[in-house]
Amino acid sequence: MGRNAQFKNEEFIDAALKIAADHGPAAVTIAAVAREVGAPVGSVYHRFLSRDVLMAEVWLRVVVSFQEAFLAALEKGEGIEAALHTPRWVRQHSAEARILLLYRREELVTGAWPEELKERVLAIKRRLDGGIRNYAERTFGKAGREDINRTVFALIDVPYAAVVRYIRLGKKPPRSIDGYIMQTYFTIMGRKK
Amino acid sequence: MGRNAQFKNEEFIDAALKIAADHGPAAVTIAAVAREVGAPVGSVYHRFLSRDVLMAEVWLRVVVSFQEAFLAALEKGEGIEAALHTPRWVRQHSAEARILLLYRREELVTGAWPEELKERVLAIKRRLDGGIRNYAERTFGKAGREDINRTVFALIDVPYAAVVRYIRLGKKPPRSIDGYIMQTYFTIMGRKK
DNA sequence: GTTATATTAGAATGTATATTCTAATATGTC
DNA sequence: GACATATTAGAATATACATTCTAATATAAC
Repeated sequence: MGRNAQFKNEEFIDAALKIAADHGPAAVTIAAVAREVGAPVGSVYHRFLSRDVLMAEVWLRVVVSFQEAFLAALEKGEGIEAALHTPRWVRQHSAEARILLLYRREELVTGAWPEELKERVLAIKRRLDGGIRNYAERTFGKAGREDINRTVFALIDVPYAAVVRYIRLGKKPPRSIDGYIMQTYFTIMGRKK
Repeated sequence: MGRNAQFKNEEFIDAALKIAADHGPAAVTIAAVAREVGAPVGSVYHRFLSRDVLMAEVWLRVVVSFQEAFLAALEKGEGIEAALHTPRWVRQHSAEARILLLYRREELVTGAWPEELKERVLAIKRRLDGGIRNYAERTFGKAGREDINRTVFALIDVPYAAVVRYIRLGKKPPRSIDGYIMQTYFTIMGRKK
């Protein structure tokens, strides 16, 4: 009952994502989002409790998009594939990559994390932590603090480092960095498998 | 002639730096800086043309502080020392490190870079680029695009990646990362020297 | 066709801050 | 001591947004 919606929630998230990727999170004003969609300001608030909630949805979408394949590789025990997932995903998802790797959560969601979304964020974090810990155990046997640090470094930090410079320039990371990531992976994690 | 100053320009830069490191660049309002120093708002504008100019000074101070020893090591041909400078500097300069590694220039200086400071920024950038290129030439002979990429990766990107996770947590980077940085350096740059 | 209501529309409001302005206050120079 | 002016003081102004509000509109249910 009631009038049919003219826009979909997704459209607003898309618009916010696009604006954030193109001009930075500060450019994501409610008015700008509404303009991009062609909707009135009120329609944004009809769907999202606040700007923070909207931006949180943007963040969640991006993180999930990245983690999906990363964790899948990890769960199959394919560490190299997981490490190389970063440059590959970045090449395929420029806008999302800019958001995930160029900004911090607090730049998108400026206030406290919206209560309704806290659980989803926590679940995502737990899944990533678990995936990493499992992989470290499989690789090193036990998995003490230092084994986990080493795994995070090789699987996340180094691929990020290799890629972020190009994202800043708005360019696709060149193929050569895949080699650096692999070399570093073997150096840090050892050769086995 | 005229009344003696009650505050020094440096005090305002110090205050802005401290606030940015503790609470993020958005917390650096002119009122907050004035409060921190114990000066009136007008005194800030008496010294700095705008918030952007003040923040630019903060940025310049931090960058110079970091680059000094980094370039010195590089010019002496000590690549490992240069690579390890990042974790060492971070341990000694927590506040500066938070600003340099946690935020981007555009988060500090939100508008166009103040005209009067453009030249200083450019000079700094040139000096860093030159130092890197020189070192790549010394190490690889020629120094094509790819040699420079490789050098940047080993000397800057990887040390940054190793360190930034701890900065986010407000912790000092543990000693173990120095080992990762060195291992990666050798893997990427080769063993010689 | 009437009614209830989901949704569109966009104007009005409130707030936070950068910046500007006007007025006091010291201090070096004469 | 009087003057010129660098500096302090802080109130007033302007702007940019997030958020709220009031009013129209279309459609499903009856």
